[in-house]
Amino acid sequence: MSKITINDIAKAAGVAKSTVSKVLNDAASISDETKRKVRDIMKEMNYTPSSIATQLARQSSFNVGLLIDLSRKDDFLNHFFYAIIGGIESVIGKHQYELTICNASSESSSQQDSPAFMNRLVRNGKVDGLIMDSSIWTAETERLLAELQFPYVLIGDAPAEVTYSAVDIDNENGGRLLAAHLIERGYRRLAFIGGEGAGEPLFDRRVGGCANALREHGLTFDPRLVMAGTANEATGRLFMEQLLALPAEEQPDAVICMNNYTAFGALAAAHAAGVSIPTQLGIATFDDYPLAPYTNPPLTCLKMDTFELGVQAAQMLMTRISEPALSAEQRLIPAALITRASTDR
Amino acid sequence: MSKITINDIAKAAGVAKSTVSKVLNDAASISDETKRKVRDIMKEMNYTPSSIATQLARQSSFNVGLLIDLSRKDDFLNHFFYAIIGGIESVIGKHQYELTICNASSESSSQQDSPAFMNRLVRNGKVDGLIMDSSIWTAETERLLAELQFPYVLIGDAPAEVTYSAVDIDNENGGRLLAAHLIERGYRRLAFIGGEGAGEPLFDRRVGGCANALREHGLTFDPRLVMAGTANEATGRLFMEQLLALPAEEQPDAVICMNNYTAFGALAAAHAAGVSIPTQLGIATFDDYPLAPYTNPPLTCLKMDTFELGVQAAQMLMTRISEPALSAEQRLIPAALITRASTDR
DNA sequence: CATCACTAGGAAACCGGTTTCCTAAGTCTA
DNA sequence: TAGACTTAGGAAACCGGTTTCCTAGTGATG
Repeated sequence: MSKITINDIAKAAGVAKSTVSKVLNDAASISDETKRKVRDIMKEMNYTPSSIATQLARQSSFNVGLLIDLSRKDDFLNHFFYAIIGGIESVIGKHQYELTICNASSESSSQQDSPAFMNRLVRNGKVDGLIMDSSIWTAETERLLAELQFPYVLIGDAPAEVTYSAVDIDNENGGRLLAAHLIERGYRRLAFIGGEGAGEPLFDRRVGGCANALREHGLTFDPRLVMAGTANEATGRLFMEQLLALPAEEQPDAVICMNNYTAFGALAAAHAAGVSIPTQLGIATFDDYPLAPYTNPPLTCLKMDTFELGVQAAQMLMTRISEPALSAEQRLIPAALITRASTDR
Repeated sequence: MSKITINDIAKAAGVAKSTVSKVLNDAASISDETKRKVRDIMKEMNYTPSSIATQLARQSSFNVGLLIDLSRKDDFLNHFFYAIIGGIESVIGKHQYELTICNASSESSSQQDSPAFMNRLVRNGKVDGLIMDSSIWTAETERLLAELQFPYVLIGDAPAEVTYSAVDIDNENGGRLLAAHLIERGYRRLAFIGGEGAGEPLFDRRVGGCANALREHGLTFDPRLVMAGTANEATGRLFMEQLLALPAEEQPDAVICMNNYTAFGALAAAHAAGVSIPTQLGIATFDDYPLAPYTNPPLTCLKMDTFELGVQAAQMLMTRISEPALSAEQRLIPAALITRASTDR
């Protein structure tokens, strides 16, 4: 028993295949009686239309692609992206779209020739739209996609004059929230740990947000307390040691960390030095990894709603697919402050 | 300028479309000269064949589906699955397949009628094969897939008499490794914390593996020290408190935790009680979350190579797709013991 | 009763490839 | 040089839907 097709149904129902197709699409020109009859036969024969044939006829794949760097094995970004996937799926599923995930390691995309996914996914019609991590972005990629007028949405930091759609976490306001919280709790001399440093958009946004909050309260960062470096545990530990080695009056009374790794390192170094948290020193951090609530003391975090990020990216993409004429749009997803004991004084 | 098709190329090259198709597939019956000529024109006209048309003609989607429960937002399983995705992609990409991710929340699959993905993905031909998390599995699903002779591979624990392909982490041997390590370090009275309890396959495998190692060294679990409960931080904390409340001679000298959450809880409770780790008490745990190396002391972990899990699952699926006649196969991925300070005595 | 508008449904072209089958020309052999 | 065999490439059917266009039949209207 090979696969049942629309022709088998047409034959069994004694109607034309075009009629069956119209029943499938609930066309108005088919009588209720015929519809019922044909549908009964479909059910009886256990028929499911081939989506590939539909795709060819409709000239649409009903697929969207997600382009991310899957080659990072144990990166802390993993659970971030996993939630994004869930968010995307929850939106496109309602539109009968499926999600195709494609690896695009940021290194391998050689600048000169077009990246592999352009043929594998875009030009051959495997997907109708693309959501891509901004780390994949290159000027060449943008040029190619624009030339094809292909709908896409970027996730993450977008260049200043964007001509395309993009969603990101509101890191600037996130930094503001963290700093404002610390100030409100009475901390006055804030330090910042981690990140590539000025020039890195993420760093600039986050530090900038903190600085804004400080300014609004008549304070500023002591530049020596803003310490840039790869945002990992070792860095957090090292920088915290350096901060604690400063003369007492120059030491910060609170630290904002670039992510939970740096926060773990900072926390460990503070413990090792016998500094009491949150009394002597407050620690707050961007991101909220699953284990962050269980440190000692639990860490005050800025939680990124990455599921929502996926939701919004998918919504924007679906809009661009259905209405290509609309102009590009940028959105920021607010981050939420989760106050815990590490700043509770 | 609408999309270039095979007909355009045929016209431009002055050959039949069948010839162009043969060039695309590098057929032997086409002369090198013709191939070169046609390929030049393809390049010149910037032609990419429509994969949807190919799919229809070849009766194959060149897609595999991954069915997981995406509705769990912040679950600790997230980074687990993310790595699996990467592993799968790395294999199927080489076969020119793409990966379609589909949400199948384990709750929503009502027992009676066939789950949504059967129509959305399988019967309509959107994918040629399926990798699914074992939590999605139901007898009904298996029946339907078997009836269609549809290739699929399960990830995670498989029932005893499996008739289908499955891959899992070798939890039994993992438990053995953890327990053997503790014994080797001189710990003698082991406890186990977390898991749903006897009957849950994961629990049985892990505890069973530990028990085997004990037996091999002439030891056994004191049944009162095997404590089942939802594997989270609160449970780890509570059970550790209970263990430490036992009379001194009944207390364990080492604890094996079901996952990093329980380990965090256990660690916190031990600290709170002033127990010194690893001297008085050893702590080892299944799983190795990104932050586990940075606890105080760093946790001895059993690292699951979930990327490899994805790789093997994908390999098995590709084999089943290309050679459906082969019989089902089960594989176990070895887990790796990472010794850190929490058991270093 | 003749004409018209409207309705339900059918025939055929189409989407863009693949595959089978066939033929004309060239090569080999006797 | 005739007949058999090989080879390169073309024509057409096919994959399974969708869509356009057309027609037969019905009811309404003057």
